[in-house]
Amino acid sequence: MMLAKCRQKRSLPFPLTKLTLATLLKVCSSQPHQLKQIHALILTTGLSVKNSLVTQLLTNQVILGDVQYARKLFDEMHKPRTFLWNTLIRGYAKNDMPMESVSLFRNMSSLGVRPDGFTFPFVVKASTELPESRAGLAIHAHVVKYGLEYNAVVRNELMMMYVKLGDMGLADYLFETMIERDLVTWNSFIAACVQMGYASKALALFHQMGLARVKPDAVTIVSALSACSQLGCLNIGNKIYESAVNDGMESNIIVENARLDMCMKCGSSHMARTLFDEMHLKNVVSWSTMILGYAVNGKSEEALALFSRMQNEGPKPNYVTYLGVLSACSHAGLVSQGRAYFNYIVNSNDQTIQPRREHYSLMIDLLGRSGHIEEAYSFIIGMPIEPDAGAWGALLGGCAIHKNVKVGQVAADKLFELGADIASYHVLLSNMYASAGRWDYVDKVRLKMRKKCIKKVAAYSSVEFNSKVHMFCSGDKSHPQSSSIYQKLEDLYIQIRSLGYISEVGSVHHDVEMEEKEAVLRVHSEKLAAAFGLINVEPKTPIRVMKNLRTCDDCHNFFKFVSRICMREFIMRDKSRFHHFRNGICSCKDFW
DNA sequence: ATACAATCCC
Repeated sequence: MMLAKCRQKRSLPFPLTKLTLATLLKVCSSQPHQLKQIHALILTTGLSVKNSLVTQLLTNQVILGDVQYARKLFDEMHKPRTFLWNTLIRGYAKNDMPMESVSLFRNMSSLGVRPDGFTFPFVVKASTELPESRAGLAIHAHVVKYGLEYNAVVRNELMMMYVKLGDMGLADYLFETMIERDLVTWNSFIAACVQMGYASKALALFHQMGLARVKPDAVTIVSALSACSQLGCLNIGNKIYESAVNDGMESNIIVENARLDMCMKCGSSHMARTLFDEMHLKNVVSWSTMILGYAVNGKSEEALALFSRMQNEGPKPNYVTYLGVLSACSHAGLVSQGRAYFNYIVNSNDQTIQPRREHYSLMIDLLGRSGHIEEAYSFIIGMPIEPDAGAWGALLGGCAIHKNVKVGQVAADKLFELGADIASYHVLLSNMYASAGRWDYVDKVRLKMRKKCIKKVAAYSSVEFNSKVHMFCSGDKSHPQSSSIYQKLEDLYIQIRSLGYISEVGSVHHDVEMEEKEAVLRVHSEKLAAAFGLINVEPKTPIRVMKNLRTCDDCHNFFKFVSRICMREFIMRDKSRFHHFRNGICSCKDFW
């Protein structure tokens, strides 16, 4: 409409003024194709367009996401000022082009244009997304050079950068030496720690924040709950939530979703469901959280039932929802259902649910785990996207369970070709050979790991008690209650042996003597954690054990027996799923 | 004259 008027005006003897054009630009800022027409119009007027006008145009394009067009305008400009550099740097950063963002900053710097406090937040953030993540260190030097190290926002962004680089020392230093710490600073630090998996650090900061009398808001609570999800500490999480509500925090759907997730990741799907049913407002994240949560808790029927309810009365499922659906099928061995769901999303015209790498990996996991190794192999070969380490790793996992050395070796070769020298793959491979009795190959893998300095991730388990998370590693003797823990373990062994428990020495993948194997198994971290739980956790309440790696057959069996003789429910979370032990039976039905 | 940092499911 406006544009039509303008064209009309041009045919009359009234000249288009800069003011007209500027107004026009503001009005049309949400219509990209019209903006381009206006730009063409400007060119036909022959008006010497001032930077301010182009600035407006460029800013609009950046907001609309057409960075290429903005770049074109930018390149045509004569000596753009800092603001414009910033705008384009921001444009690249916001459009997931960190490389371009950083290199534009380098251009700017080499041309002698002085960056300001608005330049660095974008550049620093973009630098953390580069493959060469330490590029940010040089940018930090520039920050110092331009005297902006005490600029609150810039410093905040640098602090987060160091958390992402794993340099907590420097992150702490930047935090401690800030002139003032506001709520956003605390929230940024806590959130960055949670994102990088430093959950204990995040909770420590949350506590420290309370001591500093900074009142948390909903954002803080979401991060804190997220930390509790990681640690598996349900009681701490509930306390945090309740005290925030008592302190007048306005709850919102993100907080509620974080709470659902926390319940699920602590093994309390029932509590999650109660909260879910009470929520007035639910979005796709709420539903996906529930479906995925049910899946990892081994409640596939509930997951699929909720999914079908979602299709009838909930929001439109997205690709994450389907990860939950496939995961539910995978954990329950529902092969044909999994295939059907997968075919549905592949054949769907809906771009938003098209399968991604993770969906393919889940399908390979489903097929491999259920023993359809050949099908899993053809599936991976027929993938339209290049299979990544996740896909080959899933195949190797299936082969390790079903002792398929032939396909497993192919998967392992691919993994190493991809440069995926992750310890867990080597361990999987070595375990595969061990279970097939090929000790010669086990030794080869071991040797390779030693040569390449690949260290196994140390196993640990934790139990929450008395508002603390108690950690145990294998053979741990550092806990103050250590002697009673080992005594308890001794008692348990005597009791469960009388019921027929026998150490599954096959779980020890070293070629050593029997007694030695038993000794190794006896002090696995989850057993220590279980004994600790039995000593301390209030009687009749379930004992939650969280483990960072997968549990072994022997520990799985141990928990079954102990749940029976102690009349206690044990909830164990391992790296990929939950095991709910009750009266000698595990919810996973030994399928995992 | 114009602008910058923090939150949920993967």
